[in-house]
Amino acid sequence: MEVPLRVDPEVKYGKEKLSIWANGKHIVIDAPIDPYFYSYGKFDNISAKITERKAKPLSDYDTEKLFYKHSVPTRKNVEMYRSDATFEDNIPFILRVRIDLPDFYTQYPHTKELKFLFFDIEQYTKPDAMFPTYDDRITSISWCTNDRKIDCGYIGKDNKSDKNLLKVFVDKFIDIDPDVVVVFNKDYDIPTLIRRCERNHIDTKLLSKSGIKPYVGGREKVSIDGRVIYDVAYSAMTDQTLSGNVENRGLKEVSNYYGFKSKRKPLTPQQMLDYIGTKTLVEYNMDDVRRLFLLFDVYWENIYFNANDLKIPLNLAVELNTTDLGLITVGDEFRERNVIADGTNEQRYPEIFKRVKKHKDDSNYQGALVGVFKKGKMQPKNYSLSTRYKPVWKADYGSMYPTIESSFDLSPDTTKIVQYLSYNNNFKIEDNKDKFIYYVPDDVLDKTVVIEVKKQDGFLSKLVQRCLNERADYKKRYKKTNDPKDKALSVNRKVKANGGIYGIQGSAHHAFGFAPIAVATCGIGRECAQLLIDILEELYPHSVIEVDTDGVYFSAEEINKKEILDKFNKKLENKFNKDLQLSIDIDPYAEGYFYKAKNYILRTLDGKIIYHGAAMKASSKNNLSRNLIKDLAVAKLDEKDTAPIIDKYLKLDFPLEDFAMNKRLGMNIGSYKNPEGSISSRMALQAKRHLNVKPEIGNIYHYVKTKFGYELLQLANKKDLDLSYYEGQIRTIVEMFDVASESKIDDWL
DNA sequence: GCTATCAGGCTACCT
DNA sequence: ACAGGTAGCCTGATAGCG
Repeated sequence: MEVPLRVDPEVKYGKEKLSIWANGKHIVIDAPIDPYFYSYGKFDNISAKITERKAKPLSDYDTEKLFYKHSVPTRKNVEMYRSDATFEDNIPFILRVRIDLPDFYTQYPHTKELKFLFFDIEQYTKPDAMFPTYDDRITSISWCTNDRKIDCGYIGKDNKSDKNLLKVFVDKFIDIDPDVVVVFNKDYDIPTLIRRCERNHIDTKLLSKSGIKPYVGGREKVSIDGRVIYDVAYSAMTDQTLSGNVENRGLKEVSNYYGFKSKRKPLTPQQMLDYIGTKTLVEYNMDDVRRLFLLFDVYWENIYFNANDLKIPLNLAVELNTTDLGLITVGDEFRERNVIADGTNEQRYPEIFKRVKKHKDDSNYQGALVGVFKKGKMQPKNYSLSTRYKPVWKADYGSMYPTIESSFDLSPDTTKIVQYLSYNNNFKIEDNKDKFIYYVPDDVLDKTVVIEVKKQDGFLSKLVQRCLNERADYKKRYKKTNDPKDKALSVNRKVKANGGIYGIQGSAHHAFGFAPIAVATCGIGRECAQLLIDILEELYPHSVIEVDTDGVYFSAEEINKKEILDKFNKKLENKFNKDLQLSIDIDPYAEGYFYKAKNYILRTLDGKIIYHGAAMKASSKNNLSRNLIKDLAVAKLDEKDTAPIIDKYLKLDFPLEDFAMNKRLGMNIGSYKNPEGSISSRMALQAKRHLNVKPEIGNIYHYVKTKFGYELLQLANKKDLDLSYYEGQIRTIVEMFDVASESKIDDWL
């Protein structure tokens, strides 16, 4: 590896230091730069080293201005002095070092082979409790290291103490002395391991490389000094290829998706209790470790690649988010071009980001074109037939936003908002000698935004272009090799272009956001989507079914792909008067049933039914609803009678568990505006009161509706169920498969 | 006093 | 603190009705 294993900032004697781990050795050095921020004015009243710097401000790229750089001893100081007059004041220090001195971290490479420890634990849960607590014993631990030979320790059925098991595992842990600890859900496994050790008076200091006790913070942030914790669940959570393909982002679902094969079925929670101390539980536990390293193999290459490619320590690469990716990629360009972001989008574009909003969550500017159409319903009685489309095609743009950004030269050095006109729903382009002027109607701003773009390469658009080219190469390679690692690299570049470069532009508070790009990209994107709709409607009248951002579903018995593409290219050039690299793919589906925007089912050519949207597959639904949707979907697509299915479900003769709905606690319990107004907070409070479960963000509560109101599954009796409520649920779902064709057509065509 | 409707709050999902 | 967009379900307030 060309970078260190981990780097953390720390303050010593009032100065910023960097704690660096590489090749098993630890050093603490003075940070190579002091934390700092910029401003246009001098702050004489604070204790800072002030230097002058001439640079191009983001707000007006063509005019160099004088900035004052205020260097202060610690990160805390930057935070203290942060105000509307300070710039680039919210960049994590570790990344500030990376941006300013791009080769700094590569001076401390971890060159030895990385030692891994994979592990997974199973824990006892009290009957009727929702989750195990730190008071519950660990029943089984499986682990392995680089050789992938799985070891397992477990306790007997009647053994109430996990002390010996923990001792054995901690000894193994110390013996393996891993650089990288690999788990699925680090916020569960690691705190549980540590807390259980504490309960058993086993010293956890030795788990860290330095002898510093592992840290389990208030917000369950975990850290083991000298080691990197790689949480595969984080990769699974952010994995775009999974969306629409798995029911949840759990270990089982995701590993199954990536081809995990096992003779054993996963155990139910009840079985996991019944099988304590048996081979069955041990095998299950070991299977989870096999799943773990299968997924590790899917994601690791990309992380390792990122660490070296972006020149960041491994501990940053394992939890790299879009914000940080944007800071690095865009920050590199800013450094090379001598650009300073003189304020955030919110400060520079108050017209967009500080508007008086009707609702708290209103968006800042208009986004994608989204909607459903209904075509040619001349026989309104023929609903079930007329809402079936066979075959169904999806025409979609590849990487639409990044391609727009690159093809239209959208970049801070080329693009600026010159005027806000009163709203006129007519996208217009003026071609002036050395620039294009785009009139972008924005129905959120209720203005037409006039955006000028110079006819020249922009530095950010060129960067996006590089990412797209690399992506195309990896994609081509993947098609040849079918190696998931090539696919991962291709996705890596897509993510970089999408979120890391385009995504941050519309952010109100990101240090390097640049709103004109975001407004222009979305505006042009809407035009592109509409263009595609128009072409399809022209060639195949009344064929368009649904549009979402960059994809259009349409139906036609036979299509002529070449004709579509030719027309597309011609119209595209005509409209934008420019050589563009926008391209479309057209993929077939056997059939589909469309309910509402973003909500539909598709049958692929090989017969698999794919469910889209919250109405079709929300995790909050109960088994009853989920099964009914599946049964009705199959019946609908097969043109079978649905009456027997409906009758069966209306009897409501199912076990209590099948009635349980799920809701996730999304915020801290104190943040709820009205604690009674949300099922999540109500269930969290019930669980706290009756089951002694601490309310934590991310907890999922299973609840049912009884005649007394909403109750946790664990506290409810089947005889108390509010059956009319569930009958209502069933009727709603039945209508979903019948009423779709009655929905009104949007009047766009 | 009852019911229908709406707005606000929140979660889940799509691109 | 990457973005916007659609949809569903809950509660409480309010309008409309008799």
